[in-house]
Amino acid sequence: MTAVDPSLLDDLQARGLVAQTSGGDALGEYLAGGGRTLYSGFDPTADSLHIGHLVPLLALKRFQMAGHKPIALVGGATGMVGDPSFKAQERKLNTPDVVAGWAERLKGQVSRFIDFDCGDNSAEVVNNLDWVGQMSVLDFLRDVGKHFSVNNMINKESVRQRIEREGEGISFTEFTYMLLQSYDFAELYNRYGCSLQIGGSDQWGNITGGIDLTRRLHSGQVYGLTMPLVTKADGTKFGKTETGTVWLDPAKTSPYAFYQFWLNTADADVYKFLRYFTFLPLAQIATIEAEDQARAGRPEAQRVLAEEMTRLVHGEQGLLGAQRITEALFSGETAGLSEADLEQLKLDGLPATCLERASLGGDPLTQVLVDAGMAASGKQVKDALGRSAVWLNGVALSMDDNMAVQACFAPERAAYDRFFICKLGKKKYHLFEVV
RNA sequence: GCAGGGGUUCCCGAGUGGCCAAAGGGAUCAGACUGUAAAUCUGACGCGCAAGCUUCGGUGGUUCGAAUCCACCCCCCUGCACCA
Repeated sequence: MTAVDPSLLDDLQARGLVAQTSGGDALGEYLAGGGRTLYSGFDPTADSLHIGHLVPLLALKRFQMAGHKPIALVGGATGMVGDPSFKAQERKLNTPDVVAGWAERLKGQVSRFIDFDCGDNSAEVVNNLDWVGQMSVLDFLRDVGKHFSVNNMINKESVRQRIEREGEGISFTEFTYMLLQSYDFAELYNRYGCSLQIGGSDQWGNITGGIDLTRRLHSGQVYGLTMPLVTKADGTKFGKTETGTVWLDPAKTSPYAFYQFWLNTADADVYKFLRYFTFLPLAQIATIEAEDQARAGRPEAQRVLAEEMTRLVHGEQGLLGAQRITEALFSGETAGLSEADLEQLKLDGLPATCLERASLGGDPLTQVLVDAGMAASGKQVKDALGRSAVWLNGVALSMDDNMAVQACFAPERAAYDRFFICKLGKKKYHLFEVV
């Protein structure tokens, strides 16, 4: 039996990772008393997890490192219904095969973060479709539904805005979501002796539902713990960039983009994020913060955060690649890159586009850059051109160059006859290869 | 089904016959400043290099001219009724 770390809850608390717990002090004692089994759910609402999922996912890992057994639940069933918690609008349903495909993807992703071979507290991955899938409506209504009071459900903060808000409503389907998730908890208690559910604070209502249901169905005492939703000091939504969501899948968000995302964390958030997302000891984070404050100029914290997170999600190779690109682009020494370096940039995830020399000139530069994904519209490129914010291999372009694509990409301007590093604004880089 | 209230450009939200590609705010993009920050200031922000083109739930009308008026339809919300 693995010894448990009794200070786990204190550490989570000190990191600011505890929003709510059930049962007051009882949870701390319960966790310190031995290896427990806990779970967190991940619904397949997309083909990849994103960084918002990292908090509960890494929490599973924290519990495992402290000697507890984590279960990652993939919501093949709940994903079919849609969680209404704090959502402003009814969500559109995805087809069963799509959800099933996504569930498989999530299974693979989730599995990389927890250890499946470490003895008693090895992790498990389960899919709630396994027990909800073949359940009959009548069984569900009689065995599960009977234990829920609609009066209570209506009063849940998580669905209140949907019920009260003018212009929106909530379908019975989504309203029932809580019952499904509650049943998951009861079922995992039954199957695995799972006695703790963790999740984001938006899950509190669903978790307490599960606690109640487990007691009613199995007379079991189980616990809940929620973690705060990640917020940013400036009030904007965490986890979004101009290109959209920051995914964990390297095919959707390259390790380079991922690294850059963390590197761009605001000062006001960075120490909090270090506590939330990394496994660095709190004392070390405090030291970093103190040193940053003592020194004028740029803090170190963002770099540490970006390194830790990229290594955690994309591994050492992913991190090295991201750093190679960053170093090359932001040192301003792109001219000194070797041909192999340029090839490597492409492999490391720098956005790249291949152009055919023969077909150059048909489109204005604005269109070429939009097609490459560097800007949302030609207007933006035009604006940038007018402000000398577009650079091609170190040469600033202007509106005059817009119709002269051939000349811009002339062979004599290319690196190694084919490469062009294009920079739009201060941070957006794109590699063009002309053949 | 009936009554009432709604559906405007990414979001919120003005606009009720021409001056409307459509106020204002937010978000976003770019520039200056900087630390690949923050704050601030500036510009852009339906699409198009441009000429120009396409929008205000849908369709069809009235009109020289419609986001704005009329008809029908679709969707949402609130209440009532129906059903039980």
